[in-house]
Parts: sequence; structure tokens; C-alpha cells
Amino acid sequence: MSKVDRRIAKSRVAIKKAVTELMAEKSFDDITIQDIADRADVNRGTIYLHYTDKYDLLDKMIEEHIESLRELCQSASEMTFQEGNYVWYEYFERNYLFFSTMLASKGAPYFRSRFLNLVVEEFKAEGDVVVGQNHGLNEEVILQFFGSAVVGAVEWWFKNGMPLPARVMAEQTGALLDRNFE
Amino acid sequence: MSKVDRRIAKSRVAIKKAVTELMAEKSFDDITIQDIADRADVNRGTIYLHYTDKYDLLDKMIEEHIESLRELCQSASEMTFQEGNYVWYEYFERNYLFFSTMLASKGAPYFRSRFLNLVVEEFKAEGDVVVGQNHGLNEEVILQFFGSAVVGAVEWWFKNGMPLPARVMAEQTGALLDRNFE
DNA sequence: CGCAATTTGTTGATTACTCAACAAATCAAT
DNA sequence: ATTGATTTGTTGAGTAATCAACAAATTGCG
Repeated sequence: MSKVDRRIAKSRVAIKKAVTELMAEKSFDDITIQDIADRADVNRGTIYLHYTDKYDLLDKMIEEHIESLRELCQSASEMTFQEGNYVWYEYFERNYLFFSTMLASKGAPYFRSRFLNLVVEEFKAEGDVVVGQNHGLNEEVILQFFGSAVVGAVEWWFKNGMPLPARVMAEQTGALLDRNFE
Repeated sequence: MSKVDRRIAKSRVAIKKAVTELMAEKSFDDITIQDIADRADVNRGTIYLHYTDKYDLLDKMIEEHIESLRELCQSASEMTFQEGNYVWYEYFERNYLFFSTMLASKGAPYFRSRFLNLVVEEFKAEGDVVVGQNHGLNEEVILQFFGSAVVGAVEWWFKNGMPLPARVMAEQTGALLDRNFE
């Protein structure tokens, strides 16, 4: 993993930050490349050096966040549901502007399905979910059921302005999961 | 005044911001060029493209702030002392990190004299100060007296953590000046 | 619809920045 | 004072970003 040129890193950070900010102000479709360039304090052409268009840019941003969440999962594999959830919620909090706009009513529905998919995959990676009281149930049903639950809780949290501390959200959703996996 | 290249502007802003931040953390002499480069997220060589050394850098920063204050004076020439002072104090507040470290005990004494000089000059530009009750007094004495007074008030304000709102400082020093110039 | 205005995506020439490497200067500490 | 380590200031080759200009596509409005 050779270091990327400092200029590249700075440009990308600035551009992504600009998009996140602008999405909090107007619908993604109403954002022009020029808007992004202005906000990022970067030449319009620079954006095309890194992304083919604004959809590619948003995709890459989504992919990056999903990947970060996945990595957090790896490093948190030995934790309880509560601890692991907290790591995620901390990440949500640090990037609240992105997540709250992505999960807001008008947010990209693509992101939601991408997110749900991640949660399900990570449940699978966690080990067998057909344990204890879950015997006799279909694995995919369990995965989709609790995956949606986790995503839904996060959605509710953001749509309502994060009314509870991250710690509490992590503890409570953690407890709800524990209760259902033996 | 043709626009400067965006990259130049960004580098200079980042470098100056870095210096200001670092000065709040350690003595200017203890700050290395590498420190500045790291903080500014800029290659060390880039600093030398804009400044000959860190003293030149600090000088230019000081000169810039003095110049900004002078320009604020021009555009505030039709204001009362109170209004004009407020414009200055607002500027101080926006750049409190710079001013408070520059005026702190260990701050560059050069800046203080540069600042005093500016105040005196601007008093002169304001018109004749030997008016009213000041008849019979030496002009230079008046200028140095009230110049020091203004600078001293600002110094006190910063050294004590800006205990009063900018508005109040502006009003009170303004009133004190009004009282003494007829 | 049809036109004007905006936005897009691309181009090429130029410039600023990066990075690694260097010798010289300065610092620190025995 | 001598050594060793850090910091300085400079170099050159390579790369990314800038800017202006362009045609093509898209938008929006009367």
C-alpha cells in the first residue's frame, strides 16, 4: 500500500467533503459538478481526474463507507454485539452528515440496500445464526429479519435527529440481538 | 490584481493556519519547518517556494494582519470611534488564535510595536488630534499616549481570555477615546 | 415545440506541488 | 570540544492541478 500522493489525497477528501455538505443542502440531482468544485475549492477539471461523473463519485463514496464499516467489523470480531455496535455507531456519528442525508427520505435508496447487504453479510461472517431458539427457522429469513432490524434502527436514529446517544443505541440494539442469538 | 492560482492560495492559507495553530502550542522558536509542513499537510519544500524561512513567514503573516486592520480603518473612516473599534474587535475575534499568541507574554515583541505603530498612524490619518482640551499638548505625546492605551486594552483583553464581549470592549474604549478628543 | 442558457466532459499548455536525496548548518549532550 | 542527530535549505525529475477554451449534451422557459 504505497502512499498516495498528498495532492491526490487532499483533492479527494475535499471533493467528497463538498458532496456530503451539498447533499445536506439540496437534492443530489440538483448538485452540479461546478457546485462541487466551488465548494471543494478545486478546479472543475480536477473532479474528472478522479471520477467519471457525479454518480461515479457518489458510488465511490458509498463504497468507501461500506468498506470502512466492514473493516470495523473485522477488527471488532471478538467483541460482544454491544461493543461491536458501538464501534459502528461511533462511525455513524463521526460521519453523521453523510449517513443522515443518505438515509433521509430522499436519500439514495441504493445506499440503503447496499447497507442492508453489508449487515447481512457480516451476520453470516459472524458464524451460524441458526442457533438456540432459532432452530427450525430458515437462515435467510433470520438474516433478512435482523438485518432489516439493525438498518431500521439506524434509519430511525438519523431521521429523528439522533435523539439518543450512540452509546445507548449500541447497547439497546446489542441487547436485542443478544436475546435472539441464544 | 489578477487572481492568484488556486493552488498558491490554498498552500499559503494552510501554511499560515498551521503556524497560528502551532504558536498556540509552543514557542515560535521551537517550531520547525517540518512541524509546519506536517500540520499544513504540505511538502516541506512547498514552504520554501513561498517564504525564505520561518521568520520571513511570520513577518509576512504579521504584515498581512496589520494591512487588514489598516484596510478596515479605511472602510470605517466615516464611523464613530465605537463603531470603528467594533470592526477591529470583530477582526480580533475572528483571528483570536493569532492575536492572543502574538500578544501573549512570550509573543513576538516585534508585533506589538508594529501594532502600536499602526494605531498611531491611523490616529494621525483621522485628522488633527490637538483639539479641544488637547490644546497646548505635544502631538506626539498625545498619539503615543492614546496609541498605547488602545494597544494595552487589546493586550489585556487577550491575556485574560477575552472576558468581555467584543461589542463591550469596542464601546468602552470608544467612549474613552471620544471623551478625549473633544 | 424551439431557442437560450447552462452544464457537461474533454483538451492542451502551463504551473505548482511532491518526493527523495543531498550537503551544510545547527543543536544536544556527554 | 567531538560526536551524532536533527534541521535546514536546495536540487531535479516526475506528477497532479490549474486555467481557458471547446463542442456536445441537457435543462428550462416562453
